[in-house]
Amino acid sequence: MSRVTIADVAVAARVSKTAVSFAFNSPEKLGQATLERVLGVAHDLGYTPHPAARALSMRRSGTIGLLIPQRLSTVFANPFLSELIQGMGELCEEHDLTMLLVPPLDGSLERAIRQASVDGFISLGLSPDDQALEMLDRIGIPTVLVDSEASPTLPAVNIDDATGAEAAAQHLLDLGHRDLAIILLPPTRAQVGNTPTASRRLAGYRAALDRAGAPEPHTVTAGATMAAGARAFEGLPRGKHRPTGVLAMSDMAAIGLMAAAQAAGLTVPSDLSIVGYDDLAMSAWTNPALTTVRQPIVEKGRLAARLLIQRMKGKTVVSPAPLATSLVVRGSTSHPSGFKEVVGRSS
Amino acid sequence: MSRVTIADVAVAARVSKTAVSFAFNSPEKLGQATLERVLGVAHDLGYTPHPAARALSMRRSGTIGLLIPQRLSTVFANPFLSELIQGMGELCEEHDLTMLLVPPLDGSLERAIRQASVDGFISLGLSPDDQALEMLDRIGIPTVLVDSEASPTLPAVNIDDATGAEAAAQHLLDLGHRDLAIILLPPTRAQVGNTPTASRRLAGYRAALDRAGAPEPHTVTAGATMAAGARAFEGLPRGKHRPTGVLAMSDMAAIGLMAAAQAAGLTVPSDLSIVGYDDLAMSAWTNPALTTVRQPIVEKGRLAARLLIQRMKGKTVVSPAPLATSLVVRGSTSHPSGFKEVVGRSS
DNA sequence: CCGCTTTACTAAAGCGGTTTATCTGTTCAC
DNA sequence: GTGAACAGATAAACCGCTTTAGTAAAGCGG
Repeated sequence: MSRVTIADVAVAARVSKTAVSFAFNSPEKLGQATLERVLGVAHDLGYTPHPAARALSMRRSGTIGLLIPQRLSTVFANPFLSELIQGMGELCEEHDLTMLLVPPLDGSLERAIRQASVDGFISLGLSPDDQALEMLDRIGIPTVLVDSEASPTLPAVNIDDATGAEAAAQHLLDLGHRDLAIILLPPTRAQVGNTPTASRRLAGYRAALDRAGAPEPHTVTAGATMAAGARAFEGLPRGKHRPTGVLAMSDMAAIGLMAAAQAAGLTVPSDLSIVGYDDLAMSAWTNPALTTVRQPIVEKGRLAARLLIQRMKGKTVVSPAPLATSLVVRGSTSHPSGFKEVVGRSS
Repeated sequence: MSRVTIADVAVAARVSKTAVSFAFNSPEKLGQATLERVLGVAHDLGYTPHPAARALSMRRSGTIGLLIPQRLSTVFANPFLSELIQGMGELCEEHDLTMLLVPPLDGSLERAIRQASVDGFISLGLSPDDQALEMLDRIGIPTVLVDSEASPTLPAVNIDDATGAEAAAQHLLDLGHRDLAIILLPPTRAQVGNTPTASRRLAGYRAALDRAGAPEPHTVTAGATMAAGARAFEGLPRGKHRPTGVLAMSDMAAIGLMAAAQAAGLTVPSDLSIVGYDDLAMSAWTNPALTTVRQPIVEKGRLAARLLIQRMKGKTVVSPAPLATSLVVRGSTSHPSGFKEVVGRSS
């Protein structure tokens, strides 16, 4: 007893396969009586069109792929992805699309791309030199990049990473911090360098530090999870060389680091000020609440999906302007301990 | 210039389509020289097998579907799903599977199920009377239920909802609370009643309350988001009828409610004690940290995926025993204000 | 040098739909 | 009464791949 096919229905309803197909897809092409009979028989038999067969013949699967350069089990530890999906989800609903999560297959994104039966891709945080990018436009499937770099052929949705980072660094400098540490994002895929996002944020931090003539910051690399953030704390210099302020490239690392610092007996923010990046929903709920750079994540997802859908309709789209970022000051930053406010102390 | 097909490669390499197919799928069936030539040509032409065609012919898509009874844009607001996906993701990676998110299409899960080209489904929080369930085993696609009720044909992965809920209620009672409110989970789909999960948790709460002879609790319904939790706070009785303790069926609602309470000038836990349910990662980070019922979400996802994969391999699987839940006491609960500890006050 | 197995490769039949081109009858204008 | 138009239905081609059954040539023991 295998699957009920269109042929079974056709036989049972004493019509051609064509008629059955019409009954579902263009009912107006059938006579009233036939239509009802076919639909009835189909229902009785429990017929349901085979999705892959449909996709093959219609050249459309009704699915968009979310290309994720990391393992599913780790990337979802960061609510960033959830919020992005919320935005994309709104557009998917509007257009009756489902979403396929496409992480690397055996470490290879290219392989994963091949396997995925989708009408378009939204790709996350891919470096411009990633092999996967080349594959994407070689097979000519509509694609929109997010947190990447616009290529000549592929539009990209980005935020103004540098400006936000600069504001974050400036904030700590304004508070009187001099000895800073930067928590870098790791490359998302082994063989490539820093993600474009990480590079741009770093440039922003550095711009502010250089302008202020601040000493060279310490750097530690940590993935966007609380555990990684906690490990990053261990990697900071101890004793008198301990930085008084930390600039993290992700809220999750910032929160994890904050926890580790507190567990080590430090008080945040007086002993250690921390600034995150993203402004996840949860960042307003930590103790103390996290000072961070806000980016409109949900909106970013919406925008990317909107662009992709346009592309899938054949329209050509161009990369929109980077979305604005802004510093949100909360409780995790303050003057360093022992700091004396000096009016007009500049220069 | 349309897509490069297997036929194009065959012609260019002066072999049959079969040979090309073999080159990719059973290289050992080809001679050394031919194999290399075919692979070379395929690469030069940028050939990549059409996934839908492959799926049709092989009767396997390499994808499992996650059936979600809510809109994508709302369900991802709850980190519960993220954690579940982390668990499922581990198994997906192991078995080279991708994951399709399948929310209702135009409000209809059945339609969504039809469209989805997957090898199996994991379905979330479906009521036993949901039409979608019937559709699932009519089309005979391997399925595992999560947070549902085992049907004769479909195995289900559940947690011990009632025991956890009972412990939560008992905890508040032990602290001396009498006037309680329960934040119910809403039905996930319009036409059906409470989710099995909600019913079982409610039963647990009631068991403890009844045993203690506590007065009838207030009830408010709130989705599993912080915003809904905040709204739920507004729905609580004010003044002298205000409950001193709240039992929420989800951490997210609990956290939102806590925020609203604090914003209204109450102190948690002394003015209002709150117990959540789930023990999300973030629940340890709120201020105060949330007392809640822990369930092993990631493990639940892993287990569900493992069972599904077994089913897809043809093995028959039975519903495992419900996973254990346990109360995690943190800072959001305490004696009600004005409570005097009385030794041996029972009876 | 003959039959028999192996090796290397292919033709063709699916997989389960959609769609184009065509084929019947009717109806209708003239 | 006839040709055109049209509604209702269908045969067959097609989508792009896998796989079964089979062929031709080469290898091989006797």
